[in-house]
Amino acid sequence: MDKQMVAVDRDELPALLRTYGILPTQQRVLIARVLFGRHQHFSADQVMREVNTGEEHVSKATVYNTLGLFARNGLVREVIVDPTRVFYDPNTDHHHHFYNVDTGELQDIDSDSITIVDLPELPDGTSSTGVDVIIRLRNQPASA
Amino acid sequence: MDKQMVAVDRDELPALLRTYGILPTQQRVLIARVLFGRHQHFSADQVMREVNTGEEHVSKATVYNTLGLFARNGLVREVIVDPTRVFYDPNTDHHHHFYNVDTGELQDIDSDSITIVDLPELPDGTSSTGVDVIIRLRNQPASA
DNA sequence: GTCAGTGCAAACCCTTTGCAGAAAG
DNA sequence: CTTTCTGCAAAGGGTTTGCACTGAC
Repeated sequence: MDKQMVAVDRDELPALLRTYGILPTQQRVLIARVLFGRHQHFSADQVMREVNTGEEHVSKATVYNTLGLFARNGLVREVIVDPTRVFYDPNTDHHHHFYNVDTGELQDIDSDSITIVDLPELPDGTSSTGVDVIIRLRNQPASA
Repeated sequence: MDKQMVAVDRDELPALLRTYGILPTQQRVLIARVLFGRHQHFSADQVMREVNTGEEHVSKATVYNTLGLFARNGLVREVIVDPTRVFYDPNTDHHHHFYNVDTGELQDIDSDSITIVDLPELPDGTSSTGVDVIIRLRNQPASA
């Protein structure tokens, strides 16, 4: 199932959650709606505010627990670029990130735009769970 | 000045700090001695324990403030791989990291071991402050 | 002597947890 | 009816801060 298609049809969110082994409760569907409603990266706090904009309400504990659950089950991806908060990325395809340290903005880089060659040998007894490339940006021009 | 050479000669640490615009106080030299005494990555907490092993003592606040100062002045590099703590890397040369999520171990990857081609265009009005590549590892073998 | 640095404890902020009530199947 | 989830508030853990004391020059 393609998460991008689901995003436009809210009725399919419960089915999407089930696909990832997640029981689709009211709150979880609301949170999924935020995440897949637009292609964006969200901190827990942003999800919190977004989901509580309308009539519905979800508590802080549930937002955090749900985002953790989504990440553990592979529905979303955690992005670690800032020591003060975790970002959640609804796009779980291989891709990388620009991170603007001035604005806190996080932006996808398509996987095809970066090619890594000569990946080094992994330490013995380990396997890779992923390769993250983060290009950190500042708001000043390079030739300042 | 080469930081690696300095590491073996403790008397040169004050000069190294001055090079980076840092007034070499007792505590700062002690902390620098930990960082440059061995080639390792340290969390603030590890530096704290290490520096307070001997006779000398440095307070928690000073450890945190000093690590932040070192990082701001380019003496060490912050490595953001774990939402629960920041690592400090005495090696500021271009290089990348293995991060073992099971053990919390952080290991350098020489810059030459990884080649990135086709770097994408940066967003307008921004300049890059660095490219981080993090290869996340687990302790299980790939063919389990 | 002056200005910067240090230390302690308290404050902060994001995140997690304990537990009683509510909802899902 | 049983199990899982939710919500609140309190606890947790890394990091920062306020302010008086100490040290650098």
